[in-house]
Amino acid sequence: MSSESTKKSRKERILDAAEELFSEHGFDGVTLRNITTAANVDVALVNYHFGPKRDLFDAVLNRRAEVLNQVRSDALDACLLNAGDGQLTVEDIIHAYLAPMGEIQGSADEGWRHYFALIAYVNNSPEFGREVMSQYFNPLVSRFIEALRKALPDADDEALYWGYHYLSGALTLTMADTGRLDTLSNGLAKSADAEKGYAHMIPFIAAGFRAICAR
Amino acid sequence: MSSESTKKSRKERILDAAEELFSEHGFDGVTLRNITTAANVDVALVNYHFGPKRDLFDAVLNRRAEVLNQVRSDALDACLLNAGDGQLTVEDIIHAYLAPMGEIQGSADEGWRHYFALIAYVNNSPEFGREVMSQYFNPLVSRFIEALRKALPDADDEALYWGYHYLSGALTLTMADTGRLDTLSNGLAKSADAEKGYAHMIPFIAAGFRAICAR
DNA sequence: GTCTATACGGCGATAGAC
DNA sequence: GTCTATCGCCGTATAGAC
Repeated sequence: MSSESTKKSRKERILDAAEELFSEHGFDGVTLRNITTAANVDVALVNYHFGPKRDLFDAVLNRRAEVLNQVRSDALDACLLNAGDGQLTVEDIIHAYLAPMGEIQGSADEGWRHYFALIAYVNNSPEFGREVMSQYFNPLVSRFIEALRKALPDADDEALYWGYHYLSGALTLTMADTGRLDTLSNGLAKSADAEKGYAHMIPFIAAGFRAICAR
Repeated sequence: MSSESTKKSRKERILDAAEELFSEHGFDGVTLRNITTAANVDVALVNYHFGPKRDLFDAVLNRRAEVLNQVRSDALDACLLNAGDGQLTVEDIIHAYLAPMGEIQGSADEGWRHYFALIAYVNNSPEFGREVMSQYFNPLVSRFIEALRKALPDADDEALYWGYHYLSGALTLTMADTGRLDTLSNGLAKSADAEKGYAHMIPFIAAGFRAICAR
């Protein structure tokens, strides 16, 4: 009946507000008072539930990382199962890697969109880019690279990692949804158009991998 | 004889320190006291030379943007002149776009490396990504997209802009040099290896453009 | 256990005196 | 150009109410 905000626990409201604000202004651009005001709770409640500010940041990152990894791992499993003993194509693997992201970003869920923008910030940050991204996502990424290695048997391993690096950059800028593309293209391409953003990304990235991983 | 720091004006020392610190911690992660302490000048000198903090940030961005745009614009001119009436290839254009970046990032210049990391931060930031990137770089980018349009006459214009978007993401993550690639690949690929990072990026991105811009 | 009110020491950007 | 003062907000700790 009433809006969901009244149903959510205060702890969840803190996580939601922190997710949104961190994604917009970065770790240092947000104060605990900004967060607790938005969540409509007392300042001291953050410390009670999460400890210091950095631990709240980690809790925000962790909350959806587990869900995301499960969904994408399942997509890879299905892709591998579907190929069976037959041909496993680069396109199929990249599709399994990106399509779940596109579906989530194209959905109406504000929380996920904030989370994606936060990951974009983290991935490009010298402070968090190495440690945080590795901690939450390297196991999944390694599985995908292993699949690519099978689909591209002639690939040089180092080129494969660089290919993933370009994919990671293209993906996280898409997740950031800054609106710059709209300005650049005079409104022709819209960075909020997740469907097109991911639909083009799949063949673009697959072709890139082929180009640098062929014999 | 003595180190260059003594020769530089206080104003330049402030810009150098701000460039380094902003690139490492973002706009909000740095205080004017951090900057002036690093530059060995009084706190109030920032306000005297640049006005408020945000104006210092813009001055840092602007200082090298003009140099960068000139170098890359020249590279595009040379590329177009070289093609003449003959075939203008996607690879040549992407090479002209990326090679100057690779040379600078591979050089020993610390200042430029800090600047590049700062651009990576800005490009993925919801606060600055649209406005700042557009302000400094859209004219140059539009020239490159125009060249790509000639090399890919069957291209859908919207796909062309999305292709640039992926290029932009891949490039700025490379510029960020976060070290995550080292961790992911167990040291096999090194994100500080600008030569390899750009050498692979050129064929990767060119193939991507072809894939989504063919008839 | 959950949560609130309040307090503390420290440091922030900036303006105005010099 | 430099120094200092101002005022407000910062993260966090704690004591105690429900």
